[in-house]
Amino acid sequence: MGWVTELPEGYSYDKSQLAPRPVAGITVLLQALADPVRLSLVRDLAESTEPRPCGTLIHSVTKSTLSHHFKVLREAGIIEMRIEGTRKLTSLRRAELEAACPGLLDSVLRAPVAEPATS
Amino acid sequence: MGWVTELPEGYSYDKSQLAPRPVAGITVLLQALADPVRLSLVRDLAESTEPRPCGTLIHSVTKSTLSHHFKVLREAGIIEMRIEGTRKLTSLRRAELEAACPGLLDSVLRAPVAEPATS
DNA sequence: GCTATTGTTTGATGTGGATCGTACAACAAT
DNA sequence: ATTGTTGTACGATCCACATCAAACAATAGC
Repeated sequence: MGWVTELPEGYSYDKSQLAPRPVAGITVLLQALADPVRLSLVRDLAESTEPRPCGTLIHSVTKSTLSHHFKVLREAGIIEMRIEGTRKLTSLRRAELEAACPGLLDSVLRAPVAEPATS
Repeated sequence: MGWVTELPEGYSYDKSQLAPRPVAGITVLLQALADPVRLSLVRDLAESTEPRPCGTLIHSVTKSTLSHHFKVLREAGIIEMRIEGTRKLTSLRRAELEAACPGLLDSVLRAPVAEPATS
């Protein structure tokens, strides 16, 4: 085979990550959105109607960190992913979010990006 | 005097805490609301039209912890306090919040309280 | 087969924050 | 003044999490 036969004892992909989770409760939702990197990801996803591969979304953090943030957003039910070849296309779950917490995503997206000077 | 004359070298109240801060940026706002204790405080404040003294709001944490949470909410511009005798009356800054981030508070308050089963 | 690409997992590290106990501040009332 | 009440500041502890590097997974293409 092309890849390692001997697994390092408990190392494997979590295949259940592709099944979209139900949208989490309000606390988990807010926690997921309260990180600047994740909020930036959500903003970028909201701007384009088509799903986008993970790598095209941000460049300020390592890809492993990025993967971590995607996992948090997935488990909160905010995004979902679809495999396409070696890529995974990410998209916002706008309808489900709106059903679970009406107005939240819109108000967050409408808010100005930069902090209004902490002076 | 009734209290200690010798201050422990750099111990004093932060009197600027009473001047209401401008409402913070979206990230700070979300971080402030993303804690279950603080969210509970905000919900309680939203239910009563009159400002309420701190001690009447929650009993699941120590008063020092409670004071910490109030500080976070104050610095985010979410609440303001007014002295009344030995008490401090706390109130939500609904109008300022609505101006800074329209719809956010409403959507958060409308969301169901309990998490929908993390099964 | 090999190599490249894309994302995930693990482990390690550092930092922020939630919590508490204790001491203090500020005021009220006796 | 002393005592009681209400909230704040400080110090310590503990835990969650954001970050990274390195190894791996899974597919595509040569």
